[in-house]
Amino acid sequence: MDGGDLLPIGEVARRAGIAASALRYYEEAGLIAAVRPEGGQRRYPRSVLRRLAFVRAAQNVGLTLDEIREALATLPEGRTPTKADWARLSRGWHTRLDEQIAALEALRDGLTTCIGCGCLSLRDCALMNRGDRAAARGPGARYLPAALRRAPRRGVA
Amino acid sequence: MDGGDLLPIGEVARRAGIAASALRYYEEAGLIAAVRPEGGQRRYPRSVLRRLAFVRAAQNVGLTLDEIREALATLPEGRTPTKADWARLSRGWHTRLDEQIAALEALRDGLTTCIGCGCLSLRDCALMNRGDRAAARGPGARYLPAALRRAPRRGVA
DNA sequence: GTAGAAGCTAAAGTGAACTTGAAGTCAAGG
DNA sequence: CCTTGACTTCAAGTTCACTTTAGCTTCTAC
Repeated sequence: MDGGDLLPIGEVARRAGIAASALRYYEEAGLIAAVRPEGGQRRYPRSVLRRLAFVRAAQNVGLTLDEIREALATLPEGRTPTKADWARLSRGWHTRLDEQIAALEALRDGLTTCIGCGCLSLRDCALMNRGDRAAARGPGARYLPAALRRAPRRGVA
Repeated sequence: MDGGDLLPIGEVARRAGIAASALRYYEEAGLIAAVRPEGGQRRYPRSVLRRLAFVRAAQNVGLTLDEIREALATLPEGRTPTKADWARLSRGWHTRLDEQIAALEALRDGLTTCIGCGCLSLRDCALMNRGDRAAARGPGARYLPAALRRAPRRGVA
């Protein structure tokens, strides 16, 4: 070997395609951890790359960092996660994606008839009353379509 | 009739299922307009409901308010938009939804093999390298999957 | 042994889509 | 006339997932 496989943050950033600032942010968010040898700079074991891969994939599935953190927390401490561990975590995504796809298909098909008929009526149209966006309380960004955000907690992974 | 069909903001909010504060925000954003008789309070024509229906539907499709505003701007001024006008605006959604669905299906199918094989490797895995999230410049929330955000400008509706 | 690249922290900024709060105005009923 | 509820504006707050900036320190290469 080339003498210890601990990677500096820049290397991880490059390999993972994630900005170093994001990696520090992920650490603060409890998604990843680093060892700090003398000098205080972060060194990551190679396994962080798989962890980051999981994070990235989970984001693509539409999970928030909070949800991802919770999912990662179920990994066994001490030992390096096995293939089976990762598979377990991501098993729920399939279902979630199926739901997302179904929601979009419903939207598309509803659209065809609804727009076709010109109704676009709030009360009657299934398209409008699908994800009741009005009921989403609290401020903040919400541009992820409601149809894709449903059931945020369903045994995450 | 019950004497003039101009609705106060609370009524519109209730009927559309959109908070009054959001309606004021939409006005500021140029999505809707109100008439202001003496007293200065907003009164909306009934047609605003259809306009809001369009806004809501467009949001469900994943458009930003900016894109929606641009789409609405292509409506004819002066006359009330016809069924054909609305249909024209929403024609592009079908394509967009098809694209979104295709992206999610690819994600799901990639997941099946990728998680199945346990690779989850950043470099090799199609799942990871799909929407190059790293390349999305600028700060701000980005939890709408990259695959669903592509091609923001394609002749909106 | 020193230049310069890379890393550090902490705090503030960003963008989208709103909400909330404060302080005042308007409209309808009794 | 007075109360009550709906409405007004304007400014500031909120969430999420980051980035940017400033001012240092550490590591690497020559």
